[in-house]
Amino acid sequence: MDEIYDPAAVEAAAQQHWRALDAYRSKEHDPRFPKGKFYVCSMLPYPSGKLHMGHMRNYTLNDVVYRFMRSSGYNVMTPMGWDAFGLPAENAAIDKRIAPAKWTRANIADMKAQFAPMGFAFDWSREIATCDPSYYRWNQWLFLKMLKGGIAYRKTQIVNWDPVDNTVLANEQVVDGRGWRSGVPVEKREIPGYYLAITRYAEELLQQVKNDLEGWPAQVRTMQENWIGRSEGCEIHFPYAPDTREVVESDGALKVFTTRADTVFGATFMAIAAEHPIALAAGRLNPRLSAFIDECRHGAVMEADLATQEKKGMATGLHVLHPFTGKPIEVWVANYVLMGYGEGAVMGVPAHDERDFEFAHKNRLPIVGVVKSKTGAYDQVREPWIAPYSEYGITVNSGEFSGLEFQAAVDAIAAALQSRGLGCKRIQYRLRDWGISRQRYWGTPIPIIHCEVCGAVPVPEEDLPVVLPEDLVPDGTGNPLNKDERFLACTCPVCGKPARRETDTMDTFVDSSWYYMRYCCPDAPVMVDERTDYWMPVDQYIGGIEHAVLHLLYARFWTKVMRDLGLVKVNEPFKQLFTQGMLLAHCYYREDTNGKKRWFYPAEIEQQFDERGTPISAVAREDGKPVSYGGIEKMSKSKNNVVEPGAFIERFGADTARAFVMFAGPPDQSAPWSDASAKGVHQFLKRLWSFCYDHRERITSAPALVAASLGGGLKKVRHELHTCLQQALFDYQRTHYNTVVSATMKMLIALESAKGQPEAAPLLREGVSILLRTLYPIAPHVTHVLWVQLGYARELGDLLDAPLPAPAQDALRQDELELVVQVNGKLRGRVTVPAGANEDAIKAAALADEHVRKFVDKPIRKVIYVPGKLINIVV
RNA sequence: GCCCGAGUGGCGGAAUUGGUAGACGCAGCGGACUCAAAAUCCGCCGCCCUUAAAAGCGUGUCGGUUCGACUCCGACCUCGGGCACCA
Repeated sequence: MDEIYDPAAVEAAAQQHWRALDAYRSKEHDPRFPKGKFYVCSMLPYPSGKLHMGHMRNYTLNDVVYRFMRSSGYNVMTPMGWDAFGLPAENAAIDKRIAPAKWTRANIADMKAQFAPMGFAFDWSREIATCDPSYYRWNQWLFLKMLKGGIAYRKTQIVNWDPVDNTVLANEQVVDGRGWRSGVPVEKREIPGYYLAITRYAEELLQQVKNDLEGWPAQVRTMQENWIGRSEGCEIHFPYAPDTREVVESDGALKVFTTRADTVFGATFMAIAAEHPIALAAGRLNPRLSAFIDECRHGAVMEADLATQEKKGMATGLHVLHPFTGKPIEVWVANYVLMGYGEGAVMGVPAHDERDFEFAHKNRLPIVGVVKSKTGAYDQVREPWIAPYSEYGITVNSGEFSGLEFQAAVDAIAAALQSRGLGCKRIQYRLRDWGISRQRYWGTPIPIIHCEVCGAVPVPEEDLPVVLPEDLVPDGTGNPLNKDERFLACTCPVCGKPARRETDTMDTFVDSSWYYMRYCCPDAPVMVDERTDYWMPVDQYIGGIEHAVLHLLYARFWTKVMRDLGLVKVNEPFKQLFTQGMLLAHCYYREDTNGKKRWFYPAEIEQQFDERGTPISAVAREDGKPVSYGGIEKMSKSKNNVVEPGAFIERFGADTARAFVMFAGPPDQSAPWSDASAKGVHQFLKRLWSFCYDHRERITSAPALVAASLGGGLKKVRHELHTCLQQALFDYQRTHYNTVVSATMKMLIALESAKGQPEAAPLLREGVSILLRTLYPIAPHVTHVLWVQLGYARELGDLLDAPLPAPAQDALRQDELELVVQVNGKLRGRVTVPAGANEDAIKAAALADEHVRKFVDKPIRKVIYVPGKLINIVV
């Protein structure tokens, strides 16, 4: 055994040992693990080329779960793969003139190499890259199944359009309402695309996230519930007035959905989206309105932009009729109403809706109060707006429906609407169908052929996969597939005439919606096979909180579609979910003359902080001139604020890196990266090594521990050890790994306090064996080597599968307890009592304490005793 | 704008969920060892008033519930994540 801890040598030896065992290859029904399977999976990384500390934290968590569950006796499987399609590869292509396929595969090789020194327990035999045809052919295959089942369908979608580069922009490529490369304001444009009908599953997705997913964090469940957004309300039809009938050249009615049917008599205007057929028809006759509709087309499609923009509207001059009074109501075009949501129209009730109130006020529209406050907050609505106006109350000025409470009014109005054929009760969801078409090259080709005669025809199953050519280089002016004759040219599978291939590719969320099922059977000649039935559901899924809604909702939906097609048996893919917080880092940029931002890597920057650690300024190393501060954000390639683990591992070793990212803070919380305190963790591992080295002979030759014969001092040390163990096991199970590291540090402190006593050897032997096994999932290399060197492996087997230590009840028991004495809730003293003392004796002891007596200067009203904790005397 | 989180010493954080606020570590200060430095080891370390002890004040802000609040309730401030084409 070496005297000095040498992480590089230790880690090489441990990894060699695991390689020789092929330790992480997992198989179904492995008889070595009678407790059954445990599938732990981390969200697969995008191969950006740089493995950063955020990845490290994520996959260390994954590895700790793997090792802890394997120590607990489970057949654990943990795979790894690559979310290999997507925008960054196209951006790299534009920048570096290199084909996305080449760039992506080189990055995968780089990142895999960067994983190696960390000692992660991945079963690499299950590796997947989503850009491989052997994977994405099943995206295409399932898409065709969905098309057949009506889950996939075609309709128009609204996208960000860059009028200079003539290309569709992703939301990320829109910066302050302008195209990121051209710098010109973006416009909305309608184009056709494919949708998946996730809304058909809205109710099941909602019910299960509410009631079944108990292993998920409450905040994620709430976010999904709110995202699905079920609301019960009424559909109301406002028949076209003669002027509208004339302009749109048809009979009909404007349909709206409302949760406040009780306020229908207060509707004083209707607001419709700029793309609504009535708006378009009215615009053809009215140049000013047409200009306004045009103006609404400016700007991006992001909800955050729409919600914060100034609310604007213009009258169409056309009318619809109130379903009960028959009075005409003017129709307005409003920029805050969206065609994609509901019916693209809302009824404006300014008296009882704050947004409608503002709109009416600004446009001098009438405000008619039709609800009276139940609590007496108001009788009549008048300016300014107060919150109670939107509360439920009693209907007034509502004809035959006056004098009703909210629910009674809604019921009566809905019934009346239904009998006239002008509406009904309806449940509406905020959730919208999932648009999967992307006008981009680097993704799964949508398996459709466009024929002039037969229209959009699905590619026959036997012709799958539709292979993406890998040698194209995008240049920022649209999808290069559109110019690639080899890809475009094909024949119609129905009529045999020459046809064109669809060039849109699928959203990359499709790739990540089912990869965790393919890991179970990566070589299957079908989408999934019986091995998937063995491993699914994922027992522990781990990933960033930023995926709380979209990815996790799509994956749940996709699983249900596969279930309904008989491909899998589970209803839900992820039994337990752990959402780890992100590592954040300061970011810095400079703007060029076009307003385009260049983001600096940390290594390119010299930072200055004030004494509180707040960044005050920074300069670029290249020219010594200041750069702008972009705040503290999640580590990501797009902001270049990534910290790579290479140098850290070289300096301290992988075990320090692993233990430090776990020790740095609670794993479910985001934290800014700093390695300032990494030294402490490294010193701990060094001290642990030295301790084992110094006492190696006592430990290996110690007789078995006889608890009853321990002296008072050693008994206390053993109590401390087992208390720490109990806490660590509890914290493992609730994923508080930061305090597991603390617990192992305390164990070492306890052992160090006992080492001087000659009769301590059996306790050292027990203590070190507990410490090593407790620390092992977090720092597996150093604990493995010490485990072998100190002879524990001969007795308890390889540390990979050695049983978890269990706290000894006799060690946890104490002869005496120290209790806190409070007077009126303030700490005033302490008393030490025998463990079995009764309540009256304890109270008497507390009152006898002289510090306590000083504060008991009034009659005692009450004495509260919390067993084992404290006594509170209320005077 | 809407939805979801977080805010505790100089810093990262702990407090088994209403019962001793500051565990464990970093930084800092003092000491031992050393010719010296590094490494290592020992001690101190929320604020305030003090020679000391004791008291008082302290968990973003303001208010409430309770014998007792970092923890529960209400309002607000700041920061982070998401908002459907970044992944």
